[in-house]
Amino acid sequence: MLRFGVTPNAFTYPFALKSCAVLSLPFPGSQIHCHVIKTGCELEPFVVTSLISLYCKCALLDSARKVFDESSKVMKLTVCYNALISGYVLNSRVIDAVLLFGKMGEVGVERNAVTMLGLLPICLVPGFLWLGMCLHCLCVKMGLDFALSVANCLVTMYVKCGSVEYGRKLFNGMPEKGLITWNAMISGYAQNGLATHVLELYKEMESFGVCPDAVTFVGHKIEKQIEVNGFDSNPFLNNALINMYARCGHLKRARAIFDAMPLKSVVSWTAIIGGYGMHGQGDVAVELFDEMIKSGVRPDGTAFVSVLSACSHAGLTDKGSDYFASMKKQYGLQPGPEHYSCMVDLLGRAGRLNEARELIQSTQIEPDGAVWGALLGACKIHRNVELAELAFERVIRLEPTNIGYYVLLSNIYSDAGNLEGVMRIRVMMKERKLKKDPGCSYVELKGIVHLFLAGDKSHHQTAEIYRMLDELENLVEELRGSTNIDNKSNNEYLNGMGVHSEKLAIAFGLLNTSPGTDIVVMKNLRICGDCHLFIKLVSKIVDRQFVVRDATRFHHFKSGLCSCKDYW
DNA sequence: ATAGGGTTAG
Repeated sequence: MLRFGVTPNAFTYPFALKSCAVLSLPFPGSQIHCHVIKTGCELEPFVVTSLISLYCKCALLDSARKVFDESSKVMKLTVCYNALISGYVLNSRVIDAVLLFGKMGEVGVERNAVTMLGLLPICLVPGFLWLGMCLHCLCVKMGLDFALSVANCLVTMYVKCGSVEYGRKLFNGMPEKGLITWNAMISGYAQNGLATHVLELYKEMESFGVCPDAVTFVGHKIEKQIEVNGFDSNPFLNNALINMYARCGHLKRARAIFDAMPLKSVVSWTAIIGGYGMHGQGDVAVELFDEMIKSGVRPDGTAFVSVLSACSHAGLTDKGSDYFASMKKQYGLQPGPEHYSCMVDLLGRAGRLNEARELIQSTQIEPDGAVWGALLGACKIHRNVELAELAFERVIRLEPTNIGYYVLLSNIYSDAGNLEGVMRIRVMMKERKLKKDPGCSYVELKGIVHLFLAGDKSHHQTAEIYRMLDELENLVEELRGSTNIDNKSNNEYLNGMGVHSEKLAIAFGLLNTSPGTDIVVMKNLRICGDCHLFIKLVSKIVDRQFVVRDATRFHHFKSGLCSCKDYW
């Protein structure tokens, strides 16, 4: 246009500027700014607003502010304020945003729904519930709380701040709901781990005749419907599907989806790497991580978490240490507590307990419960009572109600024959009114879920199941004697609670499936050493493969071996 | 004719 000698005017600039904003291109943007001044359009409200938005999107807040301040000669419109406020918010300059919002009130510029929408994302992180509620009150006063877009944002704010019930209340009270409203609430349940609520609300949405879009399916197991709806090329969905299939034990399907993706983002790589790590295939996880780097995708903090945890569970200690070092050196990433907990786990499993402890003490960042918890777990494996006591003392300061750590220390004492220690922990748990979650396992058979609790006798095949278990226990006992494996039950805490739920599920699976098929068992807690050994031996005796998914990962049992040594 | 905003992933 310029080459042709045609001069742009106030109508041209907003289009051009918006394109630069979308692409985050500050250089052509500032060139256009020069033209704006040359042609005397710098006071046109539409142009001013476009410029502010452009600079904000390129994180050049000072330039945006300059444009804003210089436009003060003309009447500043709500839209100018809105653009700059949202720019401040998106660049985490909360105070500037709030001050500007206040100034609107002083100067008497009208605030509208978009103003609130620009400001609300401040509160889309935990810890900002108080501010979010203030803004909600303001919206009510302004009569904007039922404007669909504002209400959508408020629902999101509540669920992201951990106040799901309040989000739902608001959701229920909305006279008009859009697709985004349903999606916001459904994903809110998903983010808070309320899977059954997700499915219920999804059904409700369908019954209301709301047609789902690509966003709705994130976190769902409805791949076919995704295809039918033509969303199978959506990267968000594919990333969620990779994660879902990996978590459900269908690693091959996860891999197929990953391989078919034309553009793999760091999220896609992280999902598949995490999947292999979860299944104990650390070698593949490491290969994929290196491949990712070769393909030019830059790892971020989460990608490192997935590869470090894969290394620790596969015993790749040196490899993991190298990655940890490269985080800072090559990628300038500051390791957070989540990385330190992986490293403590990695060193701890390898028996390098002192190094793990020194690593914790040497870090600048504040270790969280998981870091000390990893050390405690390593103490369990390597039977180090002294260090366990230290780790326990720290970990319960940070997570006083996490029952798992009490049980862990109690089992450490029990292994060491320290009954006094066991009693002390039990008293502690009683005093603090902490109760162990009941363990449960389930097997899915022809679309029906069969659930077992420890010592369960409610299943209609109970008699056969216990008969089968009796037989297996006898055979296992023989094998144990001949292989001279330490068969001491290390889950003393469970004594008196009857047969472990995973054993019941295994026996049920053997009774109801044909030879040659894998038996997949899901468990809510972590598998204990006793059951782990039991299942290992059973897999040898009956020549079947078992897959047990416990609270943290998958255990593939085959011919008396297991891919994963991570149990307690 | 032209400007500002909200939901979704590892």
